[in-house]
Amino acid sequence: MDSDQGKLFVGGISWETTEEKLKDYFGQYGDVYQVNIMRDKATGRPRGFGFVLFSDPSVLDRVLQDKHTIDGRPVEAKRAMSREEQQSSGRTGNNNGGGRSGGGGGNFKTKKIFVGGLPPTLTDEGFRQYFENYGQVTDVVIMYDQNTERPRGFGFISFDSEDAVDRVLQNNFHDLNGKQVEVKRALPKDANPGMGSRGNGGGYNSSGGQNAYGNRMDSSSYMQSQNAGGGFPAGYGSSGYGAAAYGYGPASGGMGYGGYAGYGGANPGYGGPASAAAYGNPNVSNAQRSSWNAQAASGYGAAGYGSAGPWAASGAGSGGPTGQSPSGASGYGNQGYGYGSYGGSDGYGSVGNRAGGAPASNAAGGGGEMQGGYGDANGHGGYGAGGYGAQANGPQMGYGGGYGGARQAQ
DNA sequence: GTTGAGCGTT
Repeated sequence: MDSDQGKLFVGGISWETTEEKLKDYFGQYGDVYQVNIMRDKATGRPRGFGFVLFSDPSVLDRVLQDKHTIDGRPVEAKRAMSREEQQSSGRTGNNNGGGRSGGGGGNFKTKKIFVGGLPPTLTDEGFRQYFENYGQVTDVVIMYDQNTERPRGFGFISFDSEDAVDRVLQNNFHDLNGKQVEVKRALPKDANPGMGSRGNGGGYNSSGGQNAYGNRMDSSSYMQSQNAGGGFPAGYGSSGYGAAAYGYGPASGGMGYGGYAGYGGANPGYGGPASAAAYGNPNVSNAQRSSWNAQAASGYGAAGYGSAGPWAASGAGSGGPTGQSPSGASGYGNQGYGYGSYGGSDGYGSVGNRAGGAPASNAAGGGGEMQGGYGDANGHGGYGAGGYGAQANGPQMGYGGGYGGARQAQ
């Protein structure tokens, strides 16, 4: 989003180059708001790159046109990209100049804001008072180290309305009595449905779950900005275990594509933690999710999965974007699901994945591969996944249901 | 030596 707008990445800098030096140097182009030179946490040695944030984002354009030599080293100055952007190859190379239109307010509307860089002296009062200028503050939290009780330098502020949050986030930095703090949407700490507790009942591959989880974490920050960028947040699915794969749709111009996912692994039909609900939205808590209602957005495909055990339906839940619940179901088995389109144009959701090993007992056929959905481009249609798993003799067959629904073509 | 870092409570 705009968060990195006006932020310059400077690579290949000398180890001798200090922040002051960088600031001085780039200060010729415009007012430098902040400079960071990244260092190895352990050794403290500079890693050879840093970031320069300009007060006026447009300055960046001029900076990018020149080549730069600092402390005798030719350095490379580029527009900074957030981690998310980096990994998703989907970065649309053409958003020059910050002209990124899509960003906007992002689709996530969390009413909680993470505030970093708090001065140690800041009190809850001061914190609250400042933010009250933006709207009704419902909660204020400044974090302290549990042992030392020293301020950890960050906190959270919750608002009553999303609008207030949006207003606050219009600027990445805020000035609290002369100190600068940085604001970001708070990451939902509990954003992780799946895994949890019962996740392992079935045990068998819990560890896999962990990994998956781990990945997701990375991407959680991912999401944070992703929101920003593209419009459509990544969906992910949580799965209770197993593989969690997920796709998401980047948004650039109009095509989403669905990711897809996972694999299922041979899941013996048992065991599964039913817990995992599939859902598209990353923000998990109900509260947060509710905010989506207004937003239409995404279609998403729900889970395909393999066989339906008794569990199948259970997870469920998950409210859909517009309140209707999209099949929620999560089966499990494998989970993979794709995600879909949105926005109207073509996305297609997909779901890859193969159904996993057929559970012995019920599903005979065992998984076929699922194929995914696709979407059609008529405005309405995203179609989600349709996987279906096995057909079976069993009474219940898996059929997954995704569905897609991209509502809101526009 | 070229893309960071912080995320909690009721």
